Amino acid sequence: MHGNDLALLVDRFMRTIHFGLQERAPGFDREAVGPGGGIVLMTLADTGRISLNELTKRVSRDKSQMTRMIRSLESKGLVGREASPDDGRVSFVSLTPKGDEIAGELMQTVAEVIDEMLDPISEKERKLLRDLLERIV
Amino acid sequence: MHGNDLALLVDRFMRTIHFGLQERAPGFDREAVGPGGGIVLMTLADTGRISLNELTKRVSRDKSQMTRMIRSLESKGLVGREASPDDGRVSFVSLTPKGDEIAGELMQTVAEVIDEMLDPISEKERKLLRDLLERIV
DNA sequence: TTGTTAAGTTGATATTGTCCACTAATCACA
DNA sequence: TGTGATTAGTGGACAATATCAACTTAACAA
Repeated sequence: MHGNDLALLVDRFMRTIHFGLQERAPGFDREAVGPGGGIVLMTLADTGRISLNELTKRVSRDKSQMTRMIRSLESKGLVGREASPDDGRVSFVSLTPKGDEIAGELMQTVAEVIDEMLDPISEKERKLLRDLLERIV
Repeated sequence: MHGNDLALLVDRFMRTIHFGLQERAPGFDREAVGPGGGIVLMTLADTGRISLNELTKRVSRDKSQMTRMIRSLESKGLVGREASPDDGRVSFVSLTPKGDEIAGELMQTVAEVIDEMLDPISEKERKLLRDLLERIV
């Protein structure tokens, strides 16, 4: 009976972040990586060097799209790739120093936006929210 | 310092729902309204008759896109519109009986998917999660 | 009135998502 | 060993969404 409203809430949550970020442009997103690129960079900052395949699963996107996204980020000098010595099929992706810098900027701005959004709930509740989401996904 | 990981979690949450729904196709989404259309229908089921403008804000989408979305749903006989008697600019949107039926189906499927996702957390925690999100957005 | 703002529409363009076919590398196993 | 089945990654074609600016009509404020 319930649950669908949760979907609507989460959708709005995501879009509110997005709008909050839009408002901060320009200055933000110097390298024009866009939302998709931003998520990839932030994920890489989180995981460190990781195979393209794992990255794809992690962000729940289509692998063909991930190929293109990584190529785009690579052309901007934000990520680097290297073949796995163990498995000739896999290639590892990681942030370059420049990519790390950009990821840091993005994360800070996102954190600011989210902090504003989280204003109506307390510190303990924020921790709780993060904890709940972590256990779910 | 924190907050950005929350963005990543929410993004994954949303995409996990999306994937879960994809798996249920076909059978699900008989009228091919897609994710965007689904959210609009479910929102309308929630709010009842509402102005296009308010609907746009509610789902945090661009108004031009909402125009097109509503037209598409209208052509499928899922929503109806009527001009406001008070204000010549606004037009109200509401679900048709058929739209209501489809919205019901969507909501049930979404609820099933989310129920599975919420498996790792307890009933009380689910309530809590919903409550937290409601206060935020 | 006249200037301003708000609701909705349209068009053009960019970005993302989806699906399918394909290559090359590993793997399972007879 | 070699043969068929899986897996990582790439590329192409196309659909769905997003973005942004210009425009129309109606309301509003002075």
